[in-house]
Amino acid sequence: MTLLSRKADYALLILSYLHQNTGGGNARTVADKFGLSPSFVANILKELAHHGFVAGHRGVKGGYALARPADTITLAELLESIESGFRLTMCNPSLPDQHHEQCSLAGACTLKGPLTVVHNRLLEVLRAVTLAELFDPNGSLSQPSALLSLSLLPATTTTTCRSEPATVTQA
Amino acid sequence: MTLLSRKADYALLILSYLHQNTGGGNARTVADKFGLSPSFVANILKELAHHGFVAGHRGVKGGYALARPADTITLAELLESIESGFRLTMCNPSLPDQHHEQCSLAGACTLKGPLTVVHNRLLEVLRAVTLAELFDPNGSLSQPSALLSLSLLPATTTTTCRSEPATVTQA
DNA sequence: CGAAATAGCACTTGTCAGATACGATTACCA
DNA sequence: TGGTAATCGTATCTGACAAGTGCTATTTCG
Repeated sequence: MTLLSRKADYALLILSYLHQNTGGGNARTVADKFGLSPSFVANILKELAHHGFVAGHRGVKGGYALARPADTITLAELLESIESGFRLTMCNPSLPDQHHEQCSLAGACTLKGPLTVVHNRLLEVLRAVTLAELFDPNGSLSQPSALLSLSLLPATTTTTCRSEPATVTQA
Repeated sequence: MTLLSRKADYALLILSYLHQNTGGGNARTVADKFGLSPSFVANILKELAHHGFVAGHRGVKGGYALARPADTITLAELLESIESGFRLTMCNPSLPDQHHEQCSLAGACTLKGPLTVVHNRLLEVLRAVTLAELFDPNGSLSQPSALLSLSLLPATTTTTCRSEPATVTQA
């Protein structure tokens, strides 16, 4: 289970680029920078523009730039836009009827309330993180030591996200 | 974006049934109860048994029962088993190489650290919820009002990660 | 021995993310 | 005023994986 789709992942990457290069950039520049397909990057930028996160300017010297300061955009907001809403379970709204009916179990599903609470807790975490924090190499999110020491009790998989230069073919 | 797959969703439902009926039950009984396909329920139970959450007993009077008390199982543990691990982004381990290479960006991806912090925060939330709490109709998770009012603060570095037994009981 | 249940595979189906392509539109510049 | 380069909008294809089904082996009880 992956929380961020690759699209959202790349969206973050692209936004961080636009954040650092205040002059902005066009799709091809960004694609080149990250070694991605220009069409793919263009698509993500289009979607970001459609949701008002970046502003696109057409024409020869056109390109994209952040439409809002990064510290006014929360991770929750971005995900709710890029992904189609953040749901915990399927049995919320707008579902094909048969599933809804199965889940509601004649209205006796005792899980909905508690799961909604959990959902809101997760949302809080995402709401508490702005893109500015995420992009700031000296921000509170970049000194995980204190937080990690708190959270690494039974220590599951992830821990570190392989920040090494990646043993891939590269050279 | 849906956090719980339908399988995980039904797994919770089935576990809650086994939690309430301490005598346990067989796949067909559970399927009948929830109006699901017996094969489907059997499959989920098999997987739950494989991960040690329920114990299966074969034979004519066989069936399934919880193998561990519900208050020793956290939502995080269940999800990590049922779903294939809980990741925030794709750029962790075990990826097709080309994606990995793209993500590593010659090792200059500044997002990894901060995203790992966010990931751990989310994990904290899931770790703080036990199945017993989730299944208890009178538990703290069934009175969302107080919790919501608590958690709606900007909460940047406060966090402190609710590692407490969710005793945030509305005072 | 036979019925009933789990255990373990193998398989089909359906959906959606991932990714691409192309025409329309807009803006700059000569 | 026409050409070029860029975004915009949409339509489409594809592959991976979740969702769901079925069958056979094994175990247990009567």
